[in-house]
Amino acid sequence: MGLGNTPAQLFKLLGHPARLAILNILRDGEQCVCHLEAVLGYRQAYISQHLMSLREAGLVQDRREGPNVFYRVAEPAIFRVIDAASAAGQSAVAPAARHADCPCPKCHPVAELTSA
Amino acid sequence: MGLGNTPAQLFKLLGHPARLAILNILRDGEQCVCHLEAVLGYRQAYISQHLMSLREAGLVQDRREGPNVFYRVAEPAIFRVIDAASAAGQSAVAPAARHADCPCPKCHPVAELTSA
DNA sequence: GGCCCATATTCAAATACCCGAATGTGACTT
DNA sequence: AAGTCACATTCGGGTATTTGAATATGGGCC
Repeated sequence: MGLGNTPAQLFKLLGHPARLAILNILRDGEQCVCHLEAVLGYRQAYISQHLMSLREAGLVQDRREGPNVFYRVAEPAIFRVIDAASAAGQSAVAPAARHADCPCPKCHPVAELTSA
Repeated sequence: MGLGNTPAQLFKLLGHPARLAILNILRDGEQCVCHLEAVLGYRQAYISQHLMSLREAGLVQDRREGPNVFYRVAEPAIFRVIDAASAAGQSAVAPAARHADCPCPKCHPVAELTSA
């Protein structure tokens, strides 16, 4: 159960660049919403909307930790689908700039330690 | 070149049950439109519409043979994408009843030869 | 040429999706 | 309890997709 419900529904979810980009960021493990916001450069509400559809389809799960909410993929097998699409076709999935200025505890574990 | 253009565009094409069903029929090799019509039970124009979008995306290619037009998938790698989706999720792709009463030369190579 | 077959294309109306704006909620601090 | 931070949800208008109906095209046959 989960993962869309039918293959066509799963593909429809994957058929949107923003959702695809979100999933590819979650490839490295769970991330909070503010991280997605910083990396992707989209508005917070916009990201939450796509996270909602991914969550309702069972593709991702959320976990609250203090003020932050962390998202992770529910079934890593979807990455095989995404990778198969990249391999079958052209380029790949947009990488997007790494964590720009995300203030979440995961990106800033203690604080700034760079002296010079 | 081909296969949508970006992964999201490819997924959007796959995100429709009729198109997915068409591709799965073409898994066994090229088939004429009347065959798709007989197997899927959709109207002819409806199938042609979806074939048009698949063709414009470069997912399938057509070949004319007399009065019939045969379609085949341009890049079999898309089946790895579809299979990955089926494996990642639930059931599989709808099989649909086998060639019901398709009159094309491929389904009726010579005529009826069953004596008894 | 005229006709029929198999298939393609166009058109339009209904529907679904996208996405910005506004607002709601829940947790933490003071 | 009020304020704030991080995030969620609702609403609404614009736009794209879907799909039925009608029509066009192209090949083969008489």
